[in-house]
Amino acid sequence: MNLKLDTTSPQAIYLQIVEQVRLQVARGELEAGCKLPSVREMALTLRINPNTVARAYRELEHDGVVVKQQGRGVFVADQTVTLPATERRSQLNPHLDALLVAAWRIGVTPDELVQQLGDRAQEFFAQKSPRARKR
Amino acid sequence: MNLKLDTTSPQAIYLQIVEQVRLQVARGELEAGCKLPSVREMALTLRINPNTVARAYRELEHDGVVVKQQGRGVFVADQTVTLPATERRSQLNPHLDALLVAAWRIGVTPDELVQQLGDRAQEFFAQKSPRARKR
Amino acid sequence: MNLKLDTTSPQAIYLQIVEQVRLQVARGELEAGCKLPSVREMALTLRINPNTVARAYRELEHDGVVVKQQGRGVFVADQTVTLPATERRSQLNPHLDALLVAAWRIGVTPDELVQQLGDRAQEFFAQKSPRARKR
Amino acid sequence: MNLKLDTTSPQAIYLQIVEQVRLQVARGELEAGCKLPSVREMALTLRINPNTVARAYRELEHDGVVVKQQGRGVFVADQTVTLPATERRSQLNPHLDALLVAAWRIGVTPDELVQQLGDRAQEFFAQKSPRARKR
DNA sequence: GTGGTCTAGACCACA
DNA sequence: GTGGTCTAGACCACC
Repeated sequence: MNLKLDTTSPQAIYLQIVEQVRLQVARGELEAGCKLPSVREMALTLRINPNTVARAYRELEHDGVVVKQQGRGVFVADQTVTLPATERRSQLNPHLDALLVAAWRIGVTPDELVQQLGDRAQEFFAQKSPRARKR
Repeated sequence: MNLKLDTTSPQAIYLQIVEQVRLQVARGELEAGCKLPSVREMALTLRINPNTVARAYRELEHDGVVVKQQGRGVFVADQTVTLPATERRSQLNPHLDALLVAAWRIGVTPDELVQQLGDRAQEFFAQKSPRARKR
Repeated sequence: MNLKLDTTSPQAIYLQIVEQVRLQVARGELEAGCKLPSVREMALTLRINPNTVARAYRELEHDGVVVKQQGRGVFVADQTVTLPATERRSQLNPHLDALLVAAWRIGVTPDELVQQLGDRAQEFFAQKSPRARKR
Repeated sequence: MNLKLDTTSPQAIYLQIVEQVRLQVARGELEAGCKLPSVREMALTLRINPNTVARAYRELEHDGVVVKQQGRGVFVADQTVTLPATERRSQLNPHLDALLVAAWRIGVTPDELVQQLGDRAQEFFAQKSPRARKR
């Protein structure tokens, strides 16, 4: 799995797990059907409280990123979301605004920002598995 | 001032204030030197506790967004930040990654995302005051 | 921890805490990673309101002196600061001036002052932990 | 008089006045017997509230830096303070400690600090009036 | 158990 | 009038 936690971060540990799992799923490093470590196992390897892992998995399941199967374990779900285009756009706008403000505060122009996003997107999908491109 | 609070949001009220003031300063709707409502005044209009407003103002001052003057009030600070380009870029990367993941999850491709960011940036600086463009 | 508060002082209680913790960290009496009393615990022992302690800890975290970990407690942060020499000097000048004036007012000559600072510095780092000298 | 106020500073305006007057007296720029501007006059030139000036003068008088003479004005007092040496030393210690902590935090060693204080003291008494050296 | 937020209301210092 | 501090006590999220 290869998760990196920063216990000093203001971000809650369970959220760090959620985010990193999401990222790995997004990049195709974790494919649909893939089994994740059990709560106890991950808690041991990360040296954190099992409750914290359970909380992360709960969140991920609620978001449809993983599926729990009683007695078998936790698996990466099939990622098939299709929202109407307009809704997709409007969902992202708050994030875009936050980004624009953050950029503005440190003197990055919108043009530079768009440029950098393009670059980053390419790096981001410098894919492990070709699946990541298909979407 | 026109702030909108969502008391049902998981985000703390004082943070909602911080974010919205920051946004308005970034867009140039609030210019440097502009006086903000007093702690008590904003508390009354938003129907929240003065301490909560004070907390928001404290954070904003601390970030250099506003300046408090004893007995006079709270004012928008001169916004002048210039970091080296490399640092500017690296500071933004985490935000960009989060955005890419969020987009990917709801089925927005990187290309669409870049496109949408461009659009949003234009709207964003559909300037109230020409100052907002200068930076 | 051994903190001494003076409730008659014009200096705010939370600032007294901030200052004393900083001092103890500087002297190496509190080492990096060291756990501080919880908010409630310190509030009880100092017989002050927990909010006041929380405020002090917030400032200290914000200054990078301590790190808070949700549900675990407050810990002394790794202290690693390195500013360019010129900036270091200029940052200190206001303090030096204030000191010179204070000394002058009570009839201490600059020479005596320099002497006394040297003595005090030695006492100051009469190290508990050798770490305090390394910096 | 040549006072410079920073209304954005967290330091109260009246304290800025107090400090600068003290400094000028210490440096010998203002000699004993010298008349200071009246409350109204200073308030006008600095464009601040007369109450603020009055407050500063009250503080200065209380400290024995100036003397008010009803109907005549405010004058620089004769600066003759002589405390026993031990008390002089102990009065300064808190200031010295604060300085040492501040220095330590930004990576200045005690030796460098002593050095810098010596330099600063020389500059400081690069005297206007020879009187400043006599003490 | 830990810290985080919010409220209510008091008192003080500053302009 | 302004903001600053402190208290008391509630409720929540995290580990």
